[in-house]
Amino acid sequence: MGLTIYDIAREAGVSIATVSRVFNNSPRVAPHTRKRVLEVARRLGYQPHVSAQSLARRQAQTVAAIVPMLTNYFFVEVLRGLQDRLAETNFDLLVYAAPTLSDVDAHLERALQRGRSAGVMIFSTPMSPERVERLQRSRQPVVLVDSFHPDFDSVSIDNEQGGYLAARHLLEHGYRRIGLLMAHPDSVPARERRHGYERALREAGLEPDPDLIVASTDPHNHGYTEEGGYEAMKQLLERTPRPEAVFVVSDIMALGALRAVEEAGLRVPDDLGLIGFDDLRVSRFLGLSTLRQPMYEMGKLAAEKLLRRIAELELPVTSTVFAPRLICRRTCAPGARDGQPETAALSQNQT
Amino acid sequence: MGLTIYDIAREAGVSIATVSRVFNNSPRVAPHTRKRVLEVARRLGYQPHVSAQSLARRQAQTVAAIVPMLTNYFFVEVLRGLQDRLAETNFDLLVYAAPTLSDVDAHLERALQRGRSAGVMIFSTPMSPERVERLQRSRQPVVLVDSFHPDFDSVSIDNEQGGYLAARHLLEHGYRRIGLLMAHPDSVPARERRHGYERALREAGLEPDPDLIVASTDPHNHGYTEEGGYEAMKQLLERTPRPEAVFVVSDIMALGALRAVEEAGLRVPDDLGLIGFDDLRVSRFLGLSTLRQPMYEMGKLAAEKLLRRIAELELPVTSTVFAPRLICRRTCAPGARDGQPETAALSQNQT
DNA sequence: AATTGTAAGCGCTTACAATT
DNA sequence: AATTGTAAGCGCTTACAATT
Repeated sequence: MGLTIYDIAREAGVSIATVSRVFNNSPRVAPHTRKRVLEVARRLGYQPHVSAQSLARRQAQTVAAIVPMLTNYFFVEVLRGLQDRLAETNFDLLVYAAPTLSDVDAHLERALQRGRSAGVMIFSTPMSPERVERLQRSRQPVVLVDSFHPDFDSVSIDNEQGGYLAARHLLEHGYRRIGLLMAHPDSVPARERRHGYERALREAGLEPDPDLIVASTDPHNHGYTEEGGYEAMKQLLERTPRPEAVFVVSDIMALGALRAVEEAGLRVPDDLGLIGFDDLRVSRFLGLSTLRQPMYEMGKLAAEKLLRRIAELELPVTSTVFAPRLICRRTCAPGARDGQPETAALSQNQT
Repeated sequence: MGLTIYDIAREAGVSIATVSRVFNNSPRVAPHTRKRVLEVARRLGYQPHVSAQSLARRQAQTVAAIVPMLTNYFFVEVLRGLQDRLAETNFDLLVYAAPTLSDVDAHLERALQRGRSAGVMIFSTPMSPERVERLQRSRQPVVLVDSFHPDFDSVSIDNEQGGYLAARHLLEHGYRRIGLLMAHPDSVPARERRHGYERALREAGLEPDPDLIVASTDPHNHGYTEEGGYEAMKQLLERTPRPEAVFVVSDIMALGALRAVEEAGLRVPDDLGLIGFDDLRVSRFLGLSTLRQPMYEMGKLAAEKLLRRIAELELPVTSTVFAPRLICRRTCAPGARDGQPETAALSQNQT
């Protein structure tokens, strides 16, 4: 209760400046003084008051993460990465979990309030000119994750390359007529993935067929939903001739797509090859081939970059691009099985 | 930069006390004064400084949530509930995401530091005497979620009743020889669920058979893992005669259990009925029958209770128990199918 | 040179006094 | 009575001065 630096100073027979120096690991304290102060502090159970420190240091002892909860798995993995890096510091983590992208701005306003945090990390959020302006006006350290803008540090994934790897993987398995399930056409990552897909097809001498590209029309989460994938796949399966394989731009959509395939009485991968993007936890369980984003590492690096910029605001801007990794399971190898035990799932006998 | 209450006061021709009153919605300000101050503040882009407010008000403008990330889904749902309630207040959320239960104490120390937060919520953490003592010494508002102690407000789920409902559901489908897959025997929720299971059996005139109860031996997460469920189910399937149905105390374990059933060449629910506990997102997809915890509501109520106690520390302690809800899918109705479209999954033809 | 102390300042809130 | 202002205080950090 209310134990302050004055109580410790009095009890230890020193000034409050000395107590402060001890707790800030200043070298300008004699060893025996330091020892005495720490002893008294421990005996009385003293802890520095964080709000007072924040005010006096002109720096909050927190950093903020604004994370749209677009997919649970992404969210949790990223958080793990952040947490692990921050645990090594004195910064604690303010989390602004935005249910959808349109909630981001309200949370941003709070996160940017003066004295709230020493810096902010913004995840998977398109950088509109208004947001950029707001961030710059705040004069705060900012790191973007899963998005890009030349004026801010960023950590992202090579979506174009991911789309390329996905399509090429299907091509290598002998599929030729390869469809694409898009999220909302405005989604920047989805568009980049599409470009990679098109590049791979052209490289293989195939012209992308607009008839085999269907976008999710679910208004939620930019179309990244199970329902969106389900509806889009139903449409795609009506094309004649049917596609032999499909690249779905996100695993959550692929779950819905799988259901549509089931209902059409088709078997994966024998009748239709499939590959997703994200590597959700459930993807492993279902044996869904996909491209994994190193989410944990992205979170960790985001924290690292932010800490660096907090320490030194005038650092040059850097952007880091991670390569997605192909995870080959059994939804894209007709007649084959990769044999990984984690790919087993509940047997079904529906048609 | 560094616009303070003094700048606004000067510009508006009032004292800093008046500016402060305006921003604190004090009724003791004349309407025209309020208007002028707000105008000036908006024009200059003034925001109150949160750290300074925290110090002067003797109350941090944050609340802390200590959440072991035992299962992603639980974690994310709870967070949604917290966030939704807190968005209506001026408190922001500090998240301490503990990868395992043993990380909780380190995070607790930080969350309880003076001036850090106005109160803490602790999730799914057994209340050892040491933790209780530490919390009481902090003199901070505390709410427990998914655990219980008579000295603190709490929000939890009726695990005994859940276990009872699970077993009774299996009994009603005609299963008699019903096994139980336990987590680590020390896990309080798992023990309560077991008691419910035993009560249901006895009520049906059956004596629980210790031979049909197998615990997960995975040292991680108190046994609540896919691997733990897999190993335990393998053992259980070796019993003769084999159980006709199994209640698994958590869905994450049920995933592993399903794999073991698959590998044994058995079909669910025809050869073996199964019911879990939690209702993870993947459970819906796999058609796993289970008991759902109202996680979102628990998060929301936890925030509510904490806010109330922050406002009034000497309130009487309350504990709220939520009833789990039976979610009947297709893993426990032999020969039957519940026909919900969301139960579809990837077809498999392994044995 | 090494160590310690004094005092101002961080940006608010609010009790109390003063004014209308 | 309604409105406003003065000044102390929240608990630290740190420049600068003082001491050994």
